[in-house]
Order: sequence, then C-alpha cells, then structure tokens
Amino acid sequence: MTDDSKSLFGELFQPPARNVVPVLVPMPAPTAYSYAVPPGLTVEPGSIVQVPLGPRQVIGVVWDGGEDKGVDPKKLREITKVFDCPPLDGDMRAFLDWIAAYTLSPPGYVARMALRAPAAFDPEPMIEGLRFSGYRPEKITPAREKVLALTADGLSWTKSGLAHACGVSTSVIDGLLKQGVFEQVFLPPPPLVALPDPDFAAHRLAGPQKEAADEILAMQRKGGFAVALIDGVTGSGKTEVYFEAIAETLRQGKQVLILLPEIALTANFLERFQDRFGAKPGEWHSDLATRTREKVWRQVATGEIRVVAGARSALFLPFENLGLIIVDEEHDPAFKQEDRVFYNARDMAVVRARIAGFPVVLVSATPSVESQVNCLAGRYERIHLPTRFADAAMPDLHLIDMRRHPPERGGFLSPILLRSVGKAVERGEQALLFLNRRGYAPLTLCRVCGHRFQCPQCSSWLVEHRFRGQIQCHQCGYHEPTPNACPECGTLDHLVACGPGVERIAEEVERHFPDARTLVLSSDLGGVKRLRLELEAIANGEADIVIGTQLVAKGHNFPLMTLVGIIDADIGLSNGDPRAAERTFQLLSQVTGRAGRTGRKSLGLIQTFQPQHPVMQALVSGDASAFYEREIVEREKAQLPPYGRLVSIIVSADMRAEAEGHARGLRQAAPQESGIMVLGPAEAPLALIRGRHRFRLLIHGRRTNDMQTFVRAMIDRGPKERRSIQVQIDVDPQSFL
DNA sequence: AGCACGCCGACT
DNA sequence: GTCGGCGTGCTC
Repeated sequence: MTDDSKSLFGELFQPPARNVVPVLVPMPAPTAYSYAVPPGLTVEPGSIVQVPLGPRQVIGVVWDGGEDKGVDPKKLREITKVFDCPPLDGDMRAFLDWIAAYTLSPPGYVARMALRAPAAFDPEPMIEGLRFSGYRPEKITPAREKVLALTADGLSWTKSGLAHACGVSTSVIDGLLKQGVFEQVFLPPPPLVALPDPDFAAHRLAGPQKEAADEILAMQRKGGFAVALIDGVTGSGKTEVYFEAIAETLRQGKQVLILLPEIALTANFLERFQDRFGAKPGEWHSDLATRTREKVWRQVATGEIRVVAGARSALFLPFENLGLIIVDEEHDPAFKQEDRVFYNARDMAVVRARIAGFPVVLVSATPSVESQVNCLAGRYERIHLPTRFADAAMPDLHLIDMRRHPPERGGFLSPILLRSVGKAVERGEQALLFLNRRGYAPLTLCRVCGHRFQCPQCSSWLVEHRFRGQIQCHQCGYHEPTPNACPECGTLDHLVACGPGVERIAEEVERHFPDARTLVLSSDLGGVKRLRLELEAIANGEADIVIGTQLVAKGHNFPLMTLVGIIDADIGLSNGDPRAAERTFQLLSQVTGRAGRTGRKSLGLIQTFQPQHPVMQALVSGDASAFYEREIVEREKAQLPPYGRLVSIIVSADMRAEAEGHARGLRQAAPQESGIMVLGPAEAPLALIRGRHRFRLLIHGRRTNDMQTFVRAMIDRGPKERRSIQVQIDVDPQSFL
C-alpha cells in the first residue's frame, strides 16, 4: 500500500472497531480501565490478564459490562497476555463487586485480594518422569534388577524418586536411561494435599452432638443458602459437629472453606482434621511460602484441593465449586480486616454463600452480639450444644469479691485464690493465673516528686519489664533501660511500681510458693518456637503454676490444669469501647474454658470488684442469654445498632462537595444506618478524640495517604484519648439478607 | 498503589 | 555545581 492510499483510506473510513474490554487493575481507580484485545487473544469476563499500566505491567482481571466507556482511543493499550488459568466465575465476580460497593473500596483493590498469587496463573510446569520402555538391558546387575523390578508395571517415576525407592544412586538410572530402558514422560505436578475422605474415621456422635449434626445435615440436604450458628462451651464437641457438615459437602463433590482466626491455624487443628478425613486440608495464611501459596491458589482454582483451612484472606480464593464455609471462632476480631479494604470475613462469608447459594456454619463458644441478633431475628438458625461431652466436666466457677476478700498489702491475690492454688499444687495439679497485662507494672512513678514515666513519642505510660530491665511503651515500641534515679528530681531508688503485670504476679506467687515451679507465658518473651516448647512443657506437667497473658486464652489445651484464677476480671470493662463487655466476656470465657478437660474436678476463681456486673454474672451462671439481651439493649441506647456501622467521612476542603454527595447517596441506599457524617480535616480529629463512638474512617481527599497517616497519628496520640477512640468497621448483615 | 516529573536544601 | 527530599499528577 502506498502512502497515498493510506491517507486516502484514513480520510474516508473509520478505523475498524477494536475489541475493547473492561479490566480491573490493582489501582484505586473508581472503575475498570478499558483495554484492547489484540488479534489472536480471546478473553471472557473473569479472565486473568497482564496489561500495561503506565510504565509497568500489572495483573488484572477482565470484568463485566462490555459497553464502550468512551475512552479516548488513543489512550487504549493492548492486553499483553491472557493467563492459562480458570477465569473467575460469575459468582466470584458478583461477590467482589458486592464487596467493593459495600465497603466503598476501589474494585481494583478488591479484585487484587483475589489475585494474591503472582505466579499461580500459569499452569505449574510438568515434572519429567521415566517409564519402562519394554527394553531390558543386556547387562543385569543387582542394582539394575531392583530398578527393573519396580518399574516393570509400567508406572511412571521421577528419577530421584525411583533411585530413592530402590536404594540405588541416580547414576544407575542414568545408565539405564542411556540404553533406552526408559522413555521420558511428563507427569502432572503432585497435589499438595491428598484427597480428604468423608468416611475415613467418622465419629459416632450421640446426644446433643448428633442432634446438632442432623440439623445441619438437614439444612444442607435442603440445599441453597442458609446460615447456622453452632454455639456451645469449650469441649462440647463443636468441631466434631461441623466435621460432619464437611463430610456431607465432600460427598456432594463440593469444596469446603474453613475460616479460622490466624492464631488458631495450628498444627493441632490440621492433625485433628487429618485424623477425621485421612488427609490434611490445604492451608492458607499470611506466612505461607510464595511457592506454596501459588500452588494452593491454583489447586483451589482447579478443584484439586477440596478443603482449605485458612485465615480471613482465604475467603478470596477462587474456588472451583465451593459448597460450604465454616467460620470457627466467629466472634474473633481477627476476622476483621482494617486496612485498604475494610471487611469482616465472617459476614463476607455469609455474602459469598448467599450469592452462590450454599450454607454457612458459624461456630463459637461465645458468639458475637451480631450473630446473636441475627439468630433472634430468625435470619440465622441457632444450634446449641449445652454441655461438655464424656467426663470432661465444666469447671466450677466462683466470683471473688475483692472488696470483701482483699489481698494482703502490696499483693494482688486474694487469700481465697492463694489457698486454692496451694491445694492444687499439693495435689500435683496445675494452676493457671490469668492477667491480661504484660510486664511488671503498668505505671511507674517517683515517690518523691510524683513523676510518672511516660513515652516521649506517644505519651502513654511506660511499662516496666523487670526480666528485661527495661521500661517499654506498649503503644509504639519505644523502650529504654530502667533507670534507678528519677529523671525529674534525680532522687535515687524512690521509683515505685503501680499496679500488677504478670511479672509482678509471678513474684508474688514465688513468695507464697517458693517450691512450686512457676512459669510466665507472655508474648514479649521469646518467639513462637519458645512458646511452643513452653506449652509442651506445661502439657507434660513440668510446671505447677502458670501465669499468663491473653495468649493462654487461645486454643491450647492444658490437660493437667484444674484451677484457673482470673486476677483482675475488671480490666477492659471501662475502656470506652462499646464492645468492652462483650470482649471481656468472650476472653474470660475462653480462659476459664482452659480448665477441667481431664475429667477431674476443676475450679475457676474470678477476682472482681464488680461481682454484680452482667459479665461476671454471665460467666458464673453459665447462662449468657441475659447478658446478651442487655448488650443488645445497650448498643441500641448508644445508637449503635448491634450490627450497624458508623461512617465518618473526612475530607480535605476541596473534596467536601464530593463527600457530601457520597454521604447523601449512602443515606439513601441504607436508611437504617445511623451516623453517616461528613467531617472536615479540622473537626475530624476532634470528633475522634471527644466522641465515644466507633468510626469507620472513609477518607476523601487529594492526598489520601497523608490524611490516613494524620488520622492514625491522632488516634495514637495518647492513652487518655485512645481510650475513647475505636476505629473499626462493622458490616450490617441486615442489608445482605 | 506505583512511578515520573519537578522543584528546593545540603553536600562531594 | 549535583544528590535527594517529597509534593503533584497520571496511569485505559
């Protein structure tokens, strides 16, 4: 074609319409970008693609809605590559769209959560394997004979695998290979985990467990979307019940997702699963090696992995055929993600199930108030497991009124608790003392001038850690060696510790029981490895008295523990968090649940200054319904619907109009929501400090980053302010049912 | 989110 | 004279 004709045709004809598709790119743009599909590539909604974005190549996903957005054709760039992997299906795309709309997040970010395995989108390379070709070599040695015997059946082996199996070196195989004894074949990569067998070791359930399992089974067989809440004390067999639901789903040929708070994803849980199903579930959590992460992603997408046990982000795995989600410890705040896209995986699990039409099972010994409300409203079906099974009796729980049974001067343990600890130790049993405060003392001051040690960076009190010889800030991590002179008045040796931490309790315990073996379990001493060793030591009876912070509440069983003492049950009840009572109840229930799984008589003693408080009453009565009723009423009084969300929109001045519009839209879309407001950069921090509200921060502004940093800085300003500030988002299940 | 561009302060 | 801080703008 000549230059002439080019210009002529250019004048006369429109360029041929290019095939243009929307693509979500990992960027905070409000909509998908348009890309041209070059000839030779075919895409469909859900296809995972590589596209140029500015100077770099990124991974994106082809989205729905083909109509032309009228992007300047000169700007259009071409899709670089379509990955050879299953496209995200319609349900998954609807799910991601829903989350983007609900959480007001850029859809590209939400999509990115589903694409968190960079190299997983191309198939795993085939593995080179060897197969017996039928030709027997002339020279037969004993080593060769072994190899031939094993491969005679014509099955394929990897070179190293075969050498290993025969107890010969790879050079034997190489020799045979050279002579044409083997032909090369390509094997698909081995699955990460074996197939779980629903009937591998089915438990014989009886009584309430059987009834609960039957109820869920009926729900599953009816088909379609439904939510059940299994609620039962520690040791009532909740896991066994939901294992039956998993078995049923596997029999239906569908995949299962078990969501757990990250901390509960222990070897212990995986083994329990393996004992029941003969194979481990696929694992998904933040510290998975990149390679493994990619394999899991792909094998979930292809359906090779049938069951995934994962932390909240596992909700965004591209299951091929998901048929059930279990949310264990559904009340756990770890299901909340509070950066980038704000969501609660427990509630989003319900959304995903509703979209795809399958059941969800929520599980907890101490359900969240939200789930309680949903049960009361008839949206969720409640399945109650009233008692522990077999001979594991509930511990006998008693309150110790600290006004009537004060500790001796300078101590924190009441005479009643000390006596019980003594008896347990005498019997050769273990005692657990729980105090949710790290270090020696939460506050140190100078007796002479009254100087209080405060963090120079964030103004919270510095906590003395005697084991380490440091004073530390628990807010920002600042620390310095413990001084022995007051920095204000210079007086030596007149610093005094106020209040107890676990280290100080340990000191008191050692004073009273010098011969007992005392162990402190606290997150600031040593890493995961050390913790594991210590837990093992405790299980082996190598300690008599264990003093622990929060981390003893989680998951671990102490089979010899027959006494649990809560040193200060009132901690956390008055911190301004509207969820304080609920959280305290959940935490203390978990702690007392650590005792008494051995069939022996066990005891829980709860030290409190407020024995009439509903949390204390709920703990000892074993009937939490009154407590929950009160919590629901309290939240309504505080204008916090139990499942509501408060939204504050913080704007930089020039974005105000846009933010107001957004807020109007939100109020219309969700009239049941309260407290949607627009705050400017000046009033927002003030409101944060003054208000005893929970905020969802929705930030409009030119420099979103700066605003976020600014707001965080305000939030982290200091202990007094901090007490009244909670930043969180709660989704409203009402709007998705 | 990245990344480039561009404009001001402290260094070889 | 340049190196490098981060404020601003752009990406189909």
